[in-house]
Amino acid sequence: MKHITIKDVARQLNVSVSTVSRAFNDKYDIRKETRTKILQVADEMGYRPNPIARKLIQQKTLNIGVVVPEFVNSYFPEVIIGIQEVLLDKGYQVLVMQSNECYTTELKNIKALEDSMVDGMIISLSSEVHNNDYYVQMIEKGYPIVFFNRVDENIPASSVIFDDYKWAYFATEHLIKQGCRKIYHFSGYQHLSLSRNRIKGYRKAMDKFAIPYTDDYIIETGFFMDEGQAVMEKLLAEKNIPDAIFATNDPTAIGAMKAIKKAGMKIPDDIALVGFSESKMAEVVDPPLTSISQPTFEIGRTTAELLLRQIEADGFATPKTVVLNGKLNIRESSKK
Amino acid sequence: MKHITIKDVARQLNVSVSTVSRAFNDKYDIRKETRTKILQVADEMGYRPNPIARKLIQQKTLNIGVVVPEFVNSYFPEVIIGIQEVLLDKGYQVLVMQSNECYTTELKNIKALEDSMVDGMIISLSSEVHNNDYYVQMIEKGYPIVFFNRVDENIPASSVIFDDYKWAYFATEHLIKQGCRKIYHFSGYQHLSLSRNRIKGYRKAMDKFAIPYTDDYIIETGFFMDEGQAVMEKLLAEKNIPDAIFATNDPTAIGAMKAIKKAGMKIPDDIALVGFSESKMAEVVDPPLTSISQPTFEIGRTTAELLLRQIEADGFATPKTVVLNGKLNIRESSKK
DNA sequence: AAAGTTTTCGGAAACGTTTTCGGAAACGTT
DNA sequence: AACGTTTCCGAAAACGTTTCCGAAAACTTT
Repeated sequence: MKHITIKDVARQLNVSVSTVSRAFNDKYDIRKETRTKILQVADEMGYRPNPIARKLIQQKTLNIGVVVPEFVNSYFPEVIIGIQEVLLDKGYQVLVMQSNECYTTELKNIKALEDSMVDGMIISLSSEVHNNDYYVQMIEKGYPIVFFNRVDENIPASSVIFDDYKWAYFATEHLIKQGCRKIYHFSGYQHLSLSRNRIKGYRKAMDKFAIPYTDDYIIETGFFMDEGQAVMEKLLAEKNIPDAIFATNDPTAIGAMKAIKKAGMKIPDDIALVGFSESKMAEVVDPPLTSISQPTFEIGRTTAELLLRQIEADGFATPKTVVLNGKLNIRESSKK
Repeated sequence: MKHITIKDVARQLNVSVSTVSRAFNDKYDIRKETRTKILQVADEMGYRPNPIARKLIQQKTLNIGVVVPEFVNSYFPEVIIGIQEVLLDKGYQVLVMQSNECYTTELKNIKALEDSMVDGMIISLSSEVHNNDYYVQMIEKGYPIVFFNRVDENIPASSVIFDDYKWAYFATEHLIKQGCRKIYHFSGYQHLSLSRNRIKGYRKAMDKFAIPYTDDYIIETGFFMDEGQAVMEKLLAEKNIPDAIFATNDPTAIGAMKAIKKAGMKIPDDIALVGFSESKMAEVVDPPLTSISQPTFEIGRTTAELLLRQIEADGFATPKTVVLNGKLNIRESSKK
C-alpha cells in the first residue's frame, strides 16, 4: 500500500532524484537514452508523481474555484462544462460551489476557496444585493478573477456577458410584430445589470415602435417559477390583462403560463409569451415557449480562457469584457 | 504578495515553529495562554495555514472525486448538492467530472482523479457496457469508493440505490388501477441493474393482476427524449397502439408525449403516461407527468456518509447497501 | 529539599517534489 | 596537447507544514 516515490525509482536505477525528476519534466539537461530508460522503469514500478509535493514547490494548486448561484437548472451546469473543457485540458481541476442566490454564502464560499489557495476564480454573482469591497480588494491584490452572466460593472474585472439589451429588444420587437400592444415585462432584480439591460431593451423597442406603456408595465418579479405565477395571478385577479408578456427568464415565463392556463385563457391568442435564457423546459412545455438562447458552453469556454489570461499575467492583465451573441427561438407561445 | 508562513509568526513571537503549529491544531502540549496569544498575533498578521503543505505531510488531499454520467438535468446536480452538504462540512472538497455516458471517459476520469490522489470516489456508472476489473482492483487495494444510482452488483462496494423494483411495480399498478390493459414499458439499457429491476417490477405488477402481455411490450429505449419519441413514433406508425406507457425515466416519457400529441391523440384518454425519477420537467409539461420521485438530496448525503465510513476504515469497511424510498406523484398524464 | 511527574516547548526529521548550482565528462577547436 | 564549450548529472536547498523525541520548566509528592 506504500506509495512509490521518486526516490525509489532513483535508487532502483542508481541515478539521482534530480535526474528522475528531469526525465519526467522533460525539458533540459538530460540525455535521451537515460530519459527513456527512466520513464520505462518508472512505469514498470508503477510510479506516479505526487501532485501535492509538486504543488507545494511550484506554489500553484492548479485548482480553480467556480461560484455560481445554483446548478440544478441546465444553464449553469452547461457553462461549467464549457469551463471544464478548457481548464481540465490545461491540467487544472475545478471546484464548484453554489451560493444559493445568497450573498453571505457566496462570500463564505469565496473565502473558503481562497483559503484552499485556488489559482483563480470564476464567479457569477448571487441575486442578493451585494457589497463589492471584497471583490475589489482581491482584484487589487492581483487575484485572478473572472465574472460571467451575473456581473457588476463597478467591479474592475474581466467578464463575459450576454448582450441582454440587444436581445431583450429583439424579444420585445418580436412581440410587437406579432401585433401585441399591451406588453408587460416581468423583470429580474434591478440591482443586477443583466436585469437593467433587459429592461432597457424592452423600453427601447416599445419606444421605437411608439407603443404606449407606463412604468407599471415593468414588474420586478424575480427569477423563480412561483414568482412568475404569483405576479401573473395578481394581474389576472385585477382584471389587468396584457396581451403579451416578455419575461426575464424561462421559469418566470412558465410560471405565468401556468397561471394563464389555470384561468382558462389561451396562449398565444389571449396572451403571448416570451422567455429568456433558454432552459431545457422551453421546448417541452405546452405550448412550446419562445425564448432567447444563450451560448452556454461558449460562455464557459471564454470565461475560462479569460481566466487563464489573468493567471498568466499574474492577475494584472487589463480587464477585458467579452459580449457573446444569442438567438431568438420562436415557438408557439408567441405566434399569433 | 508574499505569503505569510508559520515561520514568520514564530519569529514574530519568539517561539518555535512547532508551538505555532500546536496552537493551530489545538490538541496537546500547549499552554492555554500561549495558544491564545499565538492565535491572536497570527490573525493580526493575516496568517493562513498552507493547506498544500499540510496535505503533503498528512498524506491526505481532503479531496473527493465524483463521477457522474452527466449533470445538466436536475437529478445528478441535486445528488451532488447532497454530497457536498456533508463533505464540505468535514473539510473535504469535491471534484465533479462527467462521463457523458461513455465508459472510456469514465475510466479516464477515474484515473485522473486517482492520479490527483483524491481520498475517495463516488461513482454513478455510465450507461455503456463496462468492464468491472478496474473498479474491483481499486477496491481490493482499499481505495474508498461508493456507488449510487447506476450500480453493478458484481462490484463489491458500498452503494446507495433506489428500490427500482418496488416503485416500478407501484407505477405499473397505478396504471392498471386506472383501467389500462395494454401497458408498454420503455426500458433503459438492460446491463444496468436499475433497468432490469424496473422491468422486474413491471412484470410483477402485470403478473399479479393477470394482465396479458408479451416480451414485445418491453422496449429497450434508452434514457433520452428523442429515443422515447422515436420509439413511440414507430409504435404509432405500426398502428400498434398501447393504452398506457410506463417509461424508465421522464425524458423518454416526455419524448413519447411529444409523439402522441403530434399524432393528435389524447393523454391520458388514449394513452396514459407514467415516468420515473422526477425531473423538473414533469410538472411543467402538459399534461403534467405522473412520475416516481427519488430523494435526490438524501441519496447524496447517505452516499457521502458511506464514503466517510470507508475512509475512516481505510477502505476496508464491509460494503453496505442502502436502499432509499421514493414517492409516486400522480398527475394528469395518468388519471383516467 | 530531593526525587518523581507532568506540562510545555524547541529542534529536527519528514512528506515528495523541483530547481539552482557546480562539477565531471564528453566533445570540438586550434 | 591544451584549452574552451557543451552536455549531462548529482548534491542540496527549498516549499510550509506536522510530529517525534528529548529536554527544560513547573508542579507534586515524599
